[in-house]
Amino acid sequence: MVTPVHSSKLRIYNTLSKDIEEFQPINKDKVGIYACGLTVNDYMHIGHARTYLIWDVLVRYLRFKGYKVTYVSNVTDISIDDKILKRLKEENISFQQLIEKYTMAYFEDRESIGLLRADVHPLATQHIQEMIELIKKLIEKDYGYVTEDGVYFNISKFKEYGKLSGIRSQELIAGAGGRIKADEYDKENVGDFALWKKTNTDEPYWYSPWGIGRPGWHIECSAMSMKYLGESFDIHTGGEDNIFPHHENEIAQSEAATGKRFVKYWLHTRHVLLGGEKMSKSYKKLIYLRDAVKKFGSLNLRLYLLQTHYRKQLLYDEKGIEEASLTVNRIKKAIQFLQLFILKNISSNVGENLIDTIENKRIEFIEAMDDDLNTPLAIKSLQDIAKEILQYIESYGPIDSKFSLKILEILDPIITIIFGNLYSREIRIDMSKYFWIVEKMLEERNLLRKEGNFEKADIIRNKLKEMGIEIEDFKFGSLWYISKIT
RNA sequence: GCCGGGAUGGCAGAGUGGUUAUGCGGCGGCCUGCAGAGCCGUUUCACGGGGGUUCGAAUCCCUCUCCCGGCUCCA
Repeated sequence: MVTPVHSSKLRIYNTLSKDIEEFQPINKDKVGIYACGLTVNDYMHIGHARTYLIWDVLVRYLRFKGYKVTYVSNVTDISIDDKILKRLKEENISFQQLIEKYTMAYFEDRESIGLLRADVHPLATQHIQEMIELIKKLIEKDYGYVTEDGVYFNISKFKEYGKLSGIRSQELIAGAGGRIKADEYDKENVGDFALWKKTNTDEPYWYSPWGIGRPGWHIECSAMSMKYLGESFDIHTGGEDNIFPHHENEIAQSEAATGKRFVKYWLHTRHVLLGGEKMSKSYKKLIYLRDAVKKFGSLNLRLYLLQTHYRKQLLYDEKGIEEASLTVNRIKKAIQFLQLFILKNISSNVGENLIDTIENKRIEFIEAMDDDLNTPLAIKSLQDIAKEILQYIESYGPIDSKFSLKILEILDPIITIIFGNLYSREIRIDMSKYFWIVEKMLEERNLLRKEGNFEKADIIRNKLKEMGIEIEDFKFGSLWYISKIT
């Protein structure tokens, strides 16, 4: 087994301090991470995918570094507004059916780009009681107050309000271009936000000490994250649009209730832009993940999304996804050629000095990841690795099976960080079941080539191509790899 | 208006004081039965404008211009 480099420390950008900090978990090697999940009233789009992808990489990387990670990501299945009510009519289904449909789609989509399942995916609707308890506590501590239409959080009581977003309450009131109409709600401060909203019975509702209704949006994340990770935990993530008001309000509620620091590191992704504008549901400017996966393939898409640093806006560009396929192919090839050498049980004694090169590139990879998850740079070292392997084979011939195995052992963990579950599914595929038949066909093809019967030789090559198998001819013979799983 | 992030070669995209990022594309060559892939070379100061600090700046400081995001349900 290859042991990860522990000497280097992960440095990450914390929105709270607006600075890159050395990552130091609250409890030695245990890490609690809460990733703000999807509101399941529509299919996941590319912007969501990018965000969940980088947290997937983060969790995998933390585990790679030896941390014991508890990964929690919620499913917001309470999202009711006029638009949703309209959709229910359009699709002629109940609220429950709509939520179920998109929750299932959400998990399918996550799986399609190789995302880990979180340790817990709590549903908001199953934690109403926890939310009510939290609201009760806030009322007891005088941070919450009850009005005609619900329960609100008084932001003027929480001195540190605004510490995450930099938006202070007075500015909120005066600023925001008067978009918030103070008299619309029965609130003490314009910036006060709902903990519980009273509703009519014609919308989905739950019982509470303050009458029937539904919880405010922010309370679910406070209640569920603290339930599964404790009152203080390490990492809380989301898209940049969550910074204000969502995460600001979460901090206020949680810290007001417990008197403790809620979260140590706040991490946020920047948006994916489409035609210069934010990809979002409300503007109808979006590309669904499932459509992009269908069009470009999950490996290419996953690599493409990680080829821009997560704190940089990503301008969605289809040409870029197509380009990513070249890197993907090269990696596939390098890995599968090594697998092939193992299957062939090559004992050439070739390849020992390649291991050092690979090991150095592995360290480069780790250094890049430690630097605030610099995936574009980490991917560059994967590109280098693939190139080194292929060049080496070209120059020195088949690599000894014991060295091939050693190299794969070094590479498996780091490539999996980038490609997630897709690595074993689409890159390091089990070649053994194809091995005998393909080798036999290659033997035949090479015989035909020697005879100069290229026409028949090409028929075999085309047949293999139809099976999703590509051939590469070297001086020492032909190698093959599975480019498409059929 | 307030808060935040940017501007790098034809394109995408790293790099924070001195050495080739990388990938794609273009051009020339090599390899190959062919194709693909690969390899080598090349694509003249790549670092938004101006000023400053320094022996030396894409990298630090000042200033200007432009772009983007958040401030409203949002990843």
